[in-house]
Amino acid sequence: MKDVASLAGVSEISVSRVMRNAPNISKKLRDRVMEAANSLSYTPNRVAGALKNQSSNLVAVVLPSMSNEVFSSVLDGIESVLNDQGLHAVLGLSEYDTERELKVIRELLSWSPMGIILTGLHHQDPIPGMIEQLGIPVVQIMDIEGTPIGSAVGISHSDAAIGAADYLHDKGYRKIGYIGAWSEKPERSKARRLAFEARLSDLGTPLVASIISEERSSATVGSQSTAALLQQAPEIDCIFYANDDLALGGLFHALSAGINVPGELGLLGFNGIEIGKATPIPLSSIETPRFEMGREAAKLLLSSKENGNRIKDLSFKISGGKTA
Amino acid sequence: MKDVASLAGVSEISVSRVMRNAPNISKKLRDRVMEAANSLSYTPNRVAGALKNQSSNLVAVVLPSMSNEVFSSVLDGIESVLNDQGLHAVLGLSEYDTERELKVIRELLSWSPMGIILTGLHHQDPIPGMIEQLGIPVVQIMDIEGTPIGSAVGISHSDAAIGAADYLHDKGYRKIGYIGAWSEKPERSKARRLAFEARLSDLGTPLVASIISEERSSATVGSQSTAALLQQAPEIDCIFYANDDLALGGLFHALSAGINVPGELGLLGFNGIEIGKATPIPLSSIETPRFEMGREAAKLLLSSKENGNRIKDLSFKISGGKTA
DNA sequence: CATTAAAATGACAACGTTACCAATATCTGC
DNA sequence: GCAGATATTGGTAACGTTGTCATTTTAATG
Repeated sequence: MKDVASLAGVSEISVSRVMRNAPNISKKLRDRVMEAANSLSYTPNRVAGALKNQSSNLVAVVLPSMSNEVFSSVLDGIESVLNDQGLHAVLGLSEYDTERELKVIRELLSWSPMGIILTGLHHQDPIPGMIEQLGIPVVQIMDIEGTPIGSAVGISHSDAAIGAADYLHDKGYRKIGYIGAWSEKPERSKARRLAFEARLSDLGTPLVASIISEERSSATVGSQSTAALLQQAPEIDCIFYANDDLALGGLFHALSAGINVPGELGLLGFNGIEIGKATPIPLSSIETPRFEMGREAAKLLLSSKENGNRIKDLSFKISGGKTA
Repeated sequence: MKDVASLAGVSEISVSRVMRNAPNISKKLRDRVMEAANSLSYTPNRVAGALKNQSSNLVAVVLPSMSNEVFSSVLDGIESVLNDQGLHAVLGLSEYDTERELKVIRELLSWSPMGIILTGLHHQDPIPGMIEQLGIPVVQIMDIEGTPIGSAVGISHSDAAIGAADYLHDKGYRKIGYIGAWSEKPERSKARRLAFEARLSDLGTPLVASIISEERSSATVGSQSTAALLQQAPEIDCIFYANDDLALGGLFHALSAGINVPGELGLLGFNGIEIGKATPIPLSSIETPRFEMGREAAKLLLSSKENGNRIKDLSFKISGGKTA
């Protein structure tokens, strides 16, 4: 900055003001400084700026995993808002591990981010305090059932489960099964299953059987689990899946095994991923607004100074697929 | 830090040394400081540290998009290495736009990252200079055909195209078509198509027809394009796709239309995504090591101090699918 | 136990910005 | 043309660390 200042024949502070276009700068001076800055290809050092300001243009984003299209969509949504504002996401992955999550949050907070986005509402004791100490806005995503630290954007997973149960019941399915995976790692999926089971019981057609694989969700696991579940309980006429990867696997199994879908076996996924719309029989699914969730999270973060903390239910919808 | 120092009855610098476990600290002092730090729940301010050190624990990662499973896998691979080292990715998305990419790179560099990972080898004039000015390592991913700024990890897309052409030719296909999308946005895919076409010509069975949709790649677009291409050139006995989303769409179209795959129509995708392994007929595809690419990129970045710049060809393999 | 080497601790000045206040130039209205 | 207001510029001191060097303490040696 010193070099730019002396080349332009002005003080450093003026260079600073020009670079972040602060008010009350004459056009003459601005032009002179810009020219000098360009000729030296000077870029302001944000680290120094952040140190002085006690805040930065970074947003800490803590997600459980990147190998799940749900979270990459969410991140995409977040970035779509941040990038336009000249903000940047610093990423931390918890891998569904609370210890690790704490460590990651601590490290990210040490960068004085201007805000933080967390996944889920489960955050325990030291975390809310740490964030409050910095006085930055927090948005928690995915779930809205619980007590958020700050704002929250997501859907009600128990509502979604009830919606699924009612939908399948309305369609006439009476012997319903459930398939999950990865030991129900995102604990939201467990809550969803429990609400689903409870609703089915209320409807008088309790869950017939279920399989929760220990492996990570994938179409392959979905296919295998479906075969296994149908062997274990042949009377099943419909399966609700923890996510679309599993459901697609189920659909592929049915197609291969010549099982009539949705007549002989109904299939309902969760999330509504794009590929499910193109399968020979389009997958029925509970569509969740993942990209939108990211966008809203980022927007809430940016506006929380004026608007304070909010809870935003983005709600789901049941897709017009043909498998259930 | 001052508070911790006075609580522990030591100097600030000693606190600093304990926090980043520098050598030559007695156990007694370390314990005392740690206790004080914990009781005040003190976290070092990395911004200040980075300013002093002129380098941080951030790694700038510039990708074209997050709505493509290729890049989320790559990012996953990058994070899997970084997180273990206490490093963090700061993300920038170019949206396949060179202007935007330049802006993003500039902003990320102003954070004094300890390294930067870029996508592709196309980076023009100001960029190499800007990076060199900081003296930090660069790794470019996806492609290795060209002149990298620093290190590069990826595959040879022309080799992959040649491999695809040879494979299909060996299988007896003679009337081959091609389907791409999104105006061949990642320019690598165009290079790949051209190499594919050239090889087919050399083999004496030039490309029969192709469709490059302007829409973003998706199974839906793949399905539509496949129908359109077959109508346009019914003699086609095989289609090579720019990616697996498109190819899966093609497969779904074939399944719906009752086209015999791979007898009547062969299908070959690109990338080898997981879901293709579970379809009723497993998708044949050129498998690319996306996760591994991210891992290697991060590793190269970390080791480039000792090992200097390298070019790493991770190579592809043709999957054991059944659609071609 | 003196002497020297090594280990442990501390003081101070940066790192590159920007907030705060002071100083100067420019513009009003009468 | 002048006081007073306003717009524009500059000076100085932080922000919270850490590298360098100085100082103190501890250990090692004969």
